[in-house]
Amino acid sequence: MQTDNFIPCFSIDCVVFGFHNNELRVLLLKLKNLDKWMLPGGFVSYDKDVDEEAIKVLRERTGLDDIFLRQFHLFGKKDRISKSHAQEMVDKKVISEDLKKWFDQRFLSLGYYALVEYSKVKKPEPDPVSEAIEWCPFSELPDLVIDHVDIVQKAHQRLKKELNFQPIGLNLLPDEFTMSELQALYETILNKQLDRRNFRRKMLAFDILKNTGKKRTGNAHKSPILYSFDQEKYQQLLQADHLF
Amino acid sequence: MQTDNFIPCFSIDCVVFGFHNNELRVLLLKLKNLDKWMLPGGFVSYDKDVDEEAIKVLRERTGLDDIFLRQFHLFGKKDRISKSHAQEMVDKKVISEDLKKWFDQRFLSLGYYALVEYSKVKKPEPDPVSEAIEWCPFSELPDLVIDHVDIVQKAHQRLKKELNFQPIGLNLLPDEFTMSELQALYETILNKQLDRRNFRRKMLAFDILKNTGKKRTGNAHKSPILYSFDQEKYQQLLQADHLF
DNA sequence: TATTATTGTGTCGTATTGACACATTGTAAA
DNA sequence: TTTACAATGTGTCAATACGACACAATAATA
Repeated sequence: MQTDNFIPCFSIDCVVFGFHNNELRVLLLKLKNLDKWMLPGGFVSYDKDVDEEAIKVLRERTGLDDIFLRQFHLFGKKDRISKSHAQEMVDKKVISEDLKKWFDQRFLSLGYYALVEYSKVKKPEPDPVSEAIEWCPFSELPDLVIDHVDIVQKAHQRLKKELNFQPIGLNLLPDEFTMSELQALYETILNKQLDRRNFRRKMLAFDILKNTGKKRTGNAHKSPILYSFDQEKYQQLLQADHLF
Repeated sequence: MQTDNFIPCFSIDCVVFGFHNNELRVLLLKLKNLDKWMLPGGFVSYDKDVDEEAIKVLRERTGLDDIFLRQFHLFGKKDRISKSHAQEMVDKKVISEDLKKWFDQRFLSLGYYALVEYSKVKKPEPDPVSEAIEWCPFSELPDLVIDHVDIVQKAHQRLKKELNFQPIGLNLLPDEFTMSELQALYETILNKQLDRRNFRRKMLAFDILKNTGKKRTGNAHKSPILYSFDQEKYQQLLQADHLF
């Protein structure tokens, strides 16, 4: 890693949300030789936009390019990284000795959250630092380094909040999905049961769903309608500030 | 300025909103020897939290301590500062020669916005860099350095958005105010006319206003009731995420 | 063919919201 | 002293949105 081209004391961490088996999941890296996990992240080159670098991290980790990605908070507490952290990374050979100085800095970390379609993410390649990359259930996160738990929690809070004003799902669901699947997504993110019939009414009122005319068969019981998002109207709704 | 204790490449900019004469205003610094203005801001010491430093900036500029202050965006475009900016500052003797190196860096700037009560801000002291500090009308901003216009605009956008979910006014209005004044504040921020009677109903429904029993006299026409905020209920409303 | 769980659809009462009208009041003009 | 005026306090009405709830349709399974 060529650290001298990076802006010092500054890092990016991405909370990548996916949805699978009615479960909200977060993309996490398992550190080598250590029973800890971390968020995919990186540093910012002097000659790159910060947002650009975040997109790059996502592309490298998910293979996806056109991703829903938002900054949500700068984590800037002075003691967010314990003094022993870099030393431990060196001791356990997670990073090489010559990188210790770089990792021993104080870091401000800009948190991004991303919404991606679980199935479209190519099985990501581990990198020199991590031995594995996995979708971990949001509800039972493993042990995370530094303040990454806080970052994930704050990302989730923000996502919950945004959910009220923005349609969400386009980036988390496959191209075609049932109303129940969409509802399950909302229920999972909000961690709250919603009334099936009222939910349907509300979603249809948004006028962002297209009935594909198809149905999902094979699932036993009545075959549900498959919907897709009307991209154009979806984007319009994202723009609009239909409030007050 | 002792720059070697600062985190490099990183700055803070604060958009301080005030409300006066039915007008939204922003606190701006006039640069010495240059017909440009800038946002009050600063740098972050290695041994301070970022948020702490933002609070410090506000305290120094407004004399206020317990301020409504929120991070809202990190401005991280690689070319946000023109290459000639630092040189110009030196040439015009805004900063001394030895600071040129510091100001010649690439900077990421974390934007904060603050809501303060216009009248409570002590007439702020200019500093070595600025020759004046003024409340400028948001609607007719002067020429600002770097991307500070963007920062102000984005802060305003965020404020507008937050206005829909959070009561605002406690920090922008004097302790006692009329319903019309509160409405004028909302109309100014939202840049939109609101129905007087519906606005009143909505505000009273929030149950955060206390009728002080007093009236404002002398203003010609019927004397309006003076309200104050019920701090406790106000804070409760700020916490609650009464959505979906 | 009957069962069953899931899905599509609708109703009903209530709360919220937008549009609008009228009576009240305090100062300034007559 | 009276009157005019303009802003304020209060209320109505219809349209809409929302929460709680019931029933019919359907497709695999038994």
